[in-house]
Amino acid sequence: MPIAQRPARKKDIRQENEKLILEAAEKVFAEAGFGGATMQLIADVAGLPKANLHYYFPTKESLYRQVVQNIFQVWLQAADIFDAAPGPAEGIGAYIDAKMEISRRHPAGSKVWASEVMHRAPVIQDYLENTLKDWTDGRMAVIQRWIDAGLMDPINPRHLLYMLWATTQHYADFGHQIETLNNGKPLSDKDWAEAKVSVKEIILKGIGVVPVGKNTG
Amino acid sequence: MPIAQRPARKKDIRQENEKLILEAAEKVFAEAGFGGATMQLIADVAGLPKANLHYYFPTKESLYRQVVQNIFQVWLQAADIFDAAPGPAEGIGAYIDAKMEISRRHPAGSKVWASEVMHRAPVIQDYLENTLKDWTDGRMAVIQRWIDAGLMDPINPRHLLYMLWATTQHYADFGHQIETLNNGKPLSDKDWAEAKVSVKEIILKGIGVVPVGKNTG
DNA sequence: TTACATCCTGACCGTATGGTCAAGATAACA
DNA sequence: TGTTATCTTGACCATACGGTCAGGATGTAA
Repeated sequence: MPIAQRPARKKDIRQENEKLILEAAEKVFAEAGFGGATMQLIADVAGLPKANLHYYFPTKESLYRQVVQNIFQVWLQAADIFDAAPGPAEGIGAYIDAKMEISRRHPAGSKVWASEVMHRAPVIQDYLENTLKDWTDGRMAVIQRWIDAGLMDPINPRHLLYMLWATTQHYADFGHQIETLNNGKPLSDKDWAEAKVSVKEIILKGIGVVPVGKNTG
Repeated sequence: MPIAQRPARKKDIRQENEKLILEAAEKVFAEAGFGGATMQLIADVAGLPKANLHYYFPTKESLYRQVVQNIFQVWLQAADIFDAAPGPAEGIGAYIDAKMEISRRHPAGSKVWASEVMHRAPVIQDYLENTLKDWTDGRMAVIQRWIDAGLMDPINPRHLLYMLWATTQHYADFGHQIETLNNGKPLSDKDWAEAKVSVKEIILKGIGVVPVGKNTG
């Protein structure tokens, strides 16, 4: 016998169903890729009939587009940390922490993004050319300022950014490989802490920055 | 009018067609993913009728499996450099160079590998569990020996390896993003050289190694 | 030249997929 | 309560895909 419920409001229904669908879609797109994912499987994961998906999202591509856009938003949020910092030790250290946390909490999103870019960004090319380009240029300028102020080594800011992205996202995108090499077990809290520390230590030392709290001598 | 040719030998025919198909498949799988790739498109790229593909490779999955295995071989070759080196400056430096070169010359292969791992390695899980696990353990031991000998900082060897993989493969897997941020142009010889130097400088300094030819003071 | 093995390929098949639709159920609102 | 807007869904459709096959073409070896 079904549990008695008071009727949901239409607004709530829409909001909740869209959320259900988007979460299911992110998971399925991440595990199967755009081509391998099926609307039927997404529907099953969301617990809704397939026709209902098409009521909220007219096409598979429109659903996919929404998933990728949401990921991009999360991704950009981690960027704020960069600007609020007085120097590279805090800024880059906190950025690494934030991106590692995203890799841990939203691995599916990271995989969808990676897959999209690997396939030559068919649906978010404009994001790359505008939003991401602007963000990158801005951050490169910040890093260059730090270099000019003598706060870090004169490395190439662009390739430092690539290294930050690559290293942090690797823990999401290649999570299965990492898990396999960890004897098939997911990384523990301790493993994640160790990963964060390792990445920060190597990169910060590599660019001539002494972690916050230590002395430059 | 077709050019007159002397008839090819059967052995050569098989060898050449398999090569044609495998090259086309690597390209198509990289750009569309396993699910998005079609035998018809692979056939078109290879310049052969679709039925001919099924003559040499009975199923799409068997073709895909062969592609992934070939990539894994190339990937493992770069490993030899590690062992031949007397210390981290030469070993890790040369390994970065080799992997960056692979990213430049075989970007499609790297993408197929990344895609396979992201999808939980449905066809090469045994490679991860055995070949890759053994290789990783062996290399971690080498790094630990270098640490014990005081040739580099006592960092976590596992996470150093992940950083090496992530950073170098990023230039292949996210090549489209990098190209977009490079104003839509592919990286030049100079750009690649700059990338290599940047990666080596930051990582080697980050682990307390002075590049070959410089003095430790 | 003959017999055989290998290679080639257009035509075909069953299935799975993205998407549609019409009819009904449910909430909103007058 | 009656009317309208929104939501739900089983059944259906056209297409595209992986894969098959029969029969012909081509190289091999005696």
